[in-house]
Amino acid sequence: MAVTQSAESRYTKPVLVAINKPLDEEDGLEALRSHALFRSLKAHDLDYLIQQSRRLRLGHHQLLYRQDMPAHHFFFVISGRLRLYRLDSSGIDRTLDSIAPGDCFAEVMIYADPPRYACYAEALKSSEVLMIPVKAYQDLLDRHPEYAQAALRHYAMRAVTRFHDLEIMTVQNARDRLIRYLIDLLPNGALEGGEVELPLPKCLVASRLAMQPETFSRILADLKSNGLVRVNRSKLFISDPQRLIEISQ
Amino acid sequence: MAVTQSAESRYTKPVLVAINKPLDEEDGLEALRSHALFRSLKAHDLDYLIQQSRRLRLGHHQLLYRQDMPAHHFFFVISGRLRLYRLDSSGIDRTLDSIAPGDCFAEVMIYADPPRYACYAEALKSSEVLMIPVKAYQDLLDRHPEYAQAALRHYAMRAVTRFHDLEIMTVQNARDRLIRYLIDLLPNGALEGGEVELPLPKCLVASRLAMQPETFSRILADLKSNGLVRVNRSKLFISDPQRLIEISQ
DNA sequence: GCGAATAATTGAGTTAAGTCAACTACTCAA
DNA sequence: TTGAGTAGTTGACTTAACTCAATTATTCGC
Repeated sequence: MAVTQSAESRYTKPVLVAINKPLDEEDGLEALRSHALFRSLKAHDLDYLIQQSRRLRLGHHQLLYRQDMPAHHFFFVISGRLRLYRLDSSGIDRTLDSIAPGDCFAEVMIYADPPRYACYAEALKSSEVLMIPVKAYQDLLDRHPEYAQAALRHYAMRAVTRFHDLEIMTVQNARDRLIRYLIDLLPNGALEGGEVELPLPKCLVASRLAMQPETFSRILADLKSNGLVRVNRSKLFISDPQRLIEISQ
Repeated sequence: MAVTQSAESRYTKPVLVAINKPLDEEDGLEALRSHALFRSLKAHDLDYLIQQSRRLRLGHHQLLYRQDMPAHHFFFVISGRLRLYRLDSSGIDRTLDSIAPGDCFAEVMIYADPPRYACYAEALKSSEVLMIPVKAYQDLLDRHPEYAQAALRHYAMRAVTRFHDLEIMTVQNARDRLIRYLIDLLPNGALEGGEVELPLPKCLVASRLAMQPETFSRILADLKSNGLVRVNRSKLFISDPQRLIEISQ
């Protein structure tokens, strides 16, 4: 079984102890300025938002928030990598997303009522995130309605991405789900091959695709033996995505 | 197999022949005025949008748009019911969503680049939809940035809903996915039981939940024989949702 | 209201994927 | 550098879900 420990286990260190760095430090925030949610903000408004925010360092496997916790903040990943997951009552852990540097997450909670996190978030390796108060961002939007336009585009694209994720999951067999997942990792729409890096350890990719790690391993071994992918740790080389697409379906 | 015909078959009538009703007709548009995307609009702005739109009548199984078609419009359901689905190259049809009167769909395409429909849309019964030009809506937002606030809320909630749909699909067994789906159909958070109506024919609920119709039928028969649901056509009576939740997981 | 078409159910047999277990290969921290 | 703890792989076996087929219900257009 993938990762079946409860949120209290070592896998997710129990307490969020944020290490604040001085607020005025800029390193790592360049990407923030070019993010869809923020790039239209005037410099002093973005500075205000950053001042209202806290910089957090998270250790490997450290828990950032729990599902159902009141959501007073949303987050921007400065460095490292996080994953979003849910725990059900039997302790099964289902991975829903992985978040890379330059991405925001939990930003949709700004408009939820009541605002509660829909899942757990934990660092997959040591990471740094900016913790942005929902209220500060909302105030900014209230004062500057014109900022909502750029945010709108971001939210619409988020909904499109989630729809696409859902679409993959309606594929009924594990092999084809995995193939679809790999194709989506390729840049430029799978027109040409290339090397992709799995954004999660294999056992968590398996969880994300609703299959057991053993099944994931066997499918990948099979694709490998058919010359469809070459595997090097978490890096996969796909020479002919079209052939991969053909054998699925 | 659920519905495996191609889009050209009788199941999805090939040509969209819209029957326009006079633009000034108001009946059925009350719900539009209270929709999150439109309720903050001043009356004359909404009237303008309606004037720019066309009212379409769709027959049973009639196709509204195809995946990958350029998306110049989005839609509001006045009456009837539609479903969103995708077709893959082997002709397998995977249902992704059903849309009820009072709902919008394809509205996220406003911000896609290039704007193309991500799936097929067809009427599940004879239906009436309002076909809203993306450009008209965008112009309205450009002229009135304050309207973006309400739209933002709608888009954020859409993303939350899609995330939740994705979450169900990461449940690894068919029975528990079905139970989760039923629980979500219940109003007031499954605190009390009640009757729910399947928003899709059973074979399409099965498709939506990535299982075969036979599997759906067998699971439902089993739940029925255990006294967990009573089934009457597309209406299900769930007396004790907590017990249903307990047996899942 | 009739009849054809589609949807739903049920049974029997098959297969994909899960489970359990053993083992190997990493990773990370002391 | 080492060793403990995870992650990943592989084999053997089991089971949930799929497939195919037959039958019964239901729906919808005429």
